[in-house]
Amino acid sequence: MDKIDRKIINLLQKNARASLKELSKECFISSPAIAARINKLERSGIITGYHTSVNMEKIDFHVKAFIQVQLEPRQKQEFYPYIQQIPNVIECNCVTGDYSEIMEVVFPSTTDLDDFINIIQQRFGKTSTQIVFSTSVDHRGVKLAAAQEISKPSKQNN
Amino acid sequence: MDKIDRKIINLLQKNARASLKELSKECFISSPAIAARINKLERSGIITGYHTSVNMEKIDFHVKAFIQVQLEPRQKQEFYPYIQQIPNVIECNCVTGDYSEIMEVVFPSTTDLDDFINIIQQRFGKTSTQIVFSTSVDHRGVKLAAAQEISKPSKQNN
DNA sequence: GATGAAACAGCCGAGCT
DNA sequence: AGCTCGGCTGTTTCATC
Repeated sequence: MDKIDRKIINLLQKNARASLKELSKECFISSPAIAARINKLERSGIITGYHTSVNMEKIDFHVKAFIQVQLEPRQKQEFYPYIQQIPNVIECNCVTGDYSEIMEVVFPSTTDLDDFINIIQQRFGKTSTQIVFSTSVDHRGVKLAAAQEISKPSKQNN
Repeated sequence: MDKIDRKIINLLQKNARASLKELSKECFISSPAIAARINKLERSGIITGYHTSVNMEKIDFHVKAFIQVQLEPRQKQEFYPYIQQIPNVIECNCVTGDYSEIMEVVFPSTTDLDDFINIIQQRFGKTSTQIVFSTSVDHRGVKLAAAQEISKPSKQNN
């Protein structure tokens, strides 16, 4: 993982459809060299995939929310397979604190969200829901190589 | 937005580097037709970008957490520009509930996370932090076209 | 939306540093 | 070992229907 690898990751995070040629121009090495490096990054599991982001509003998912769930430890084996196959759950994390799971979900309407919450409550346990008004930052997969490049991050203050 | 557009989005969400030819084979239309559709989807703002996802562990970001912040309404104009330029903040949402902001952050270590929380507390207000143990679902940008395809989602039960 | 031709990018092997 | 260069192959783009 040298400077060029980080540069490649950075560029691919900004535009995953960038051609090898564009990348080679930015990195000042030939395209076969870029291809070899990308291959290595994929094989070593550093690059895990290339995704397209979509404007949820425009495809009629108007409601985003965080749902936290109180789960008995033994319920996990039922909860995870269930939750993984609901496409509306875009992220689910096991966390510290009163609620053991925190999920990020997207639904066409608050009614759909409410239906889902009811199912979760009936099947698994207490929930706490926060509806999203607006998203000010969404850097998923973006900029993290940058974070590493600017020395080690953390306390840079504006 | 017809069935083919959704299919294209689905395929690009799974692999944003798929070639026009691959897409054309899957969708049973010619590659110029695919190119035109992708262009339209980009121009209409449905497709907002192509990103590469990276294994955070492997680039030494070992700690993921959710930080909630209590913010006075007037502090937002200071908070947003500040938060947007911290690369460790991968998502920040304004939400309903006791805490007005919920952020998802990644740091190399708990020490770095702690430093960051201290800055936030000093500059903005009360926080509540949940550290992530494990992530069972991470469908960011993935599968949502699917969610729409399977009729309207919500109460499909396993 | 399809087709075919031209431009372009990616791939593989040879030789270089 | 990793890089560059050249030629070949496959892909994208554009004009036309």
